[in-house]
Amino acid sequence: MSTYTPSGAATRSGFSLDTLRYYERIGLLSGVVRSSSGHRVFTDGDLEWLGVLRCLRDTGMPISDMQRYAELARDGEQTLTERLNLLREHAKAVEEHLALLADQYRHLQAKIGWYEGQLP
Amino acid sequence: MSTYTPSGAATRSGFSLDTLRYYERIGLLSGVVRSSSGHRVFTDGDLEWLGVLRCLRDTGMPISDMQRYAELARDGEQTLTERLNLLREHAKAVEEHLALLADQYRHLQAKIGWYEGQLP
DNA sequence: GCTTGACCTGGAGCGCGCTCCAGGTTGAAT
DNA sequence: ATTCAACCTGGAGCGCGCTCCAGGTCAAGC
Repeated sequence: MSTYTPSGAATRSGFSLDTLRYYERIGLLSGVVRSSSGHRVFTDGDLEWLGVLRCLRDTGMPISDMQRYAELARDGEQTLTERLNLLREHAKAVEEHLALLADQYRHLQAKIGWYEGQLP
Repeated sequence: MSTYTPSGAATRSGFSLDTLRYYERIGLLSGVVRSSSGHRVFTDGDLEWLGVLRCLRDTGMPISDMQRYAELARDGEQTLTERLNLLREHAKAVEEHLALLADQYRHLQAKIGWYEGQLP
């Protein structure tokens, strides 16, 4: 199990340093170890968790929901069902968003096709 | 060719009244006719244009790009090629976004599957 | 030993895309 | 004639998700 510097964690997670600090402040990221000098030391476990956050963020979950999920995750096994429900609801929202996006993408392509038909 | 009240246009376009006014202010929506009393009168043409804006907005185009597109559209036929380029670039961005979203959606489903495996 | 760059904290600021408000006018229905 | 909902304008305010800043500490390389 390796450890990572703040900037290393930023690079690997794809979040900026400021975002990592922000996530810790608001409780999305807890239990990050500190060195004797107070510097953060990220573990593989932290990076794995950041991967989860990235998935949720990239699929458009609001931060308030991520906070709820993080809180449940901290509370251990008895919250499994609730976490599952939360993810299922989110997945449903993502499906709807994907459907809308795909639909509007088709309109966009149609528009592009129309423009192509107008050219010399 | 019909006309529509502001609230009618809001309902049909799916934008709020405030958003319609805002779009007009920032130049996304121009040439909206006014009644003698100063009230906006929307036409089918306006609603069609709002449909285009909705497509662009829902696919995540930034307002500054929509403003550019609106400006080009106002300038008539000689901007066809430039408008086409703009839409093509945007379509590329949408494709990338869709790909990312689909990818993260798979991760989400995998996570959900994992949770389901943990339950009684 | 000194430099230099990475890191720390708390708090302010920002860009986006609306959304709301005050204060006033208009017009369809009773 | 009166009511009252819908509309108008200019401008302020907001929620989100960061991002930046000041002022200071720390540590690895020369």
